[in-house]
Amino acid sequence: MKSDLRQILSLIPSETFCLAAKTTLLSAGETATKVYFIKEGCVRLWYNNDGKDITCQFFMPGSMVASFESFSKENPSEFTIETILPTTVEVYDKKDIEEYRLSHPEQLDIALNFALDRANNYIHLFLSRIKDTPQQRYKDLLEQAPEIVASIPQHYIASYLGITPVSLSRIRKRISQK
Amino acid sequence: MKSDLRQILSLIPSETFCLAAKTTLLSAGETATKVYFIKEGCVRLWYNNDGKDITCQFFMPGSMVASFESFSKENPSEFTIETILPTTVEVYDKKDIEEYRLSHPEQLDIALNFALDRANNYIHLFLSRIKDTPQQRYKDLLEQAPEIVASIPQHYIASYLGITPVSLSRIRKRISQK
DNA sequence: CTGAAACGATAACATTTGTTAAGAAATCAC
DNA sequence: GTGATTTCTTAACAAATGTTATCGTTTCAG
Repeated sequence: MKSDLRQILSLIPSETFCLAAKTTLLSAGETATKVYFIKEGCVRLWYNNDGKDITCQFFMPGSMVASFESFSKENPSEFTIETILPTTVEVYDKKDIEEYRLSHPEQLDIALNFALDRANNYIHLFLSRIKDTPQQRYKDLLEQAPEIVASIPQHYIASYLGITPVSLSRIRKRISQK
Repeated sequence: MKSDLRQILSLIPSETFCLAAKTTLLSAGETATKVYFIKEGCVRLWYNNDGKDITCQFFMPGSMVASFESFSKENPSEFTIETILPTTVEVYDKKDIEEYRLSHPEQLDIALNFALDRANNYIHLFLSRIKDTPQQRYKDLLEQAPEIVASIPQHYIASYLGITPVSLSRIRKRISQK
């Protein structure tokens, strides 16, 4: 289904940009009108919790990122999206996506599937917080996405795991001592 | 939108059941084919984490519950749904819902909206875990849903908050001492 | 009604995490 | 290249939680 969407996107006009690290793609409070496909680099989606910056998700090459809830419901986004590394993205504009959708009404269910995938995605983010200790989650991240651990400053990873950088450093030490 | 859905449900056949406490509506591993509207009582959705039972959500009268992801995608459910208190539900069957949907294709976007709401729901479940301490989450629950705190055994609430019953008992003591 | 099970509070101790601070190393901006 | 910033580690102490166990109390099934 991800490839379905990718295939559809290929029929929609887009622009490609090369962005520096720490470039903001969408600020919290703005309403999303764009969807990004990551060709290279790394992007994170984060939440401002009373000044503390909490990374909710990392996006690596091959995936799409947007504040989909803001995009779909035309609400101000609760999240900020920014690059971590120098990143190349394809940018799709909402009006082009809408135009495509209107001319292909039979594919509304693709949007539905996509929304269901998003819901599923968040269920699993949520469950991973519930199920596992920070140490286990770090191990999982190491297994599932070593490239993230390798290429990204640790404080982003710590906030993703829900702990402080100090605690992450301790976990790393504990693991390396085995 | 919740009422939209409720209005639509009124056009779909349903059966009403009165169920004892601890009745299972859907077991993890089964594929959901039913949606429940709660008229009275209380239902929880829980996840089996290596034998440990983690309550993800409580559902009170007026809300609908199902393993929507399982229902939509026809996957085995990851969650179990069961009553906590004696509960009265209206049961809607998937084939009746599908029949309605097929005869009212203009309402596919209601399903889409519903899926988006679900995604939003889980985003906020997720965020509440990230943002707040268990103590703060307990206070929030007390404010937002005192009827849950009042009527449900504490170990369910503790697992919902992500802590042990012992720790919840300590939090309660700490709060009451102020 | 009665024995068994579930529930809730509490204690003691271990473990983990948060906080603050200091210092070394790597990276960045100019 | 050089000074400033960022990044990472480590230490010390405080605070919170987990674990295990005990002990009343309540609830439930028969």
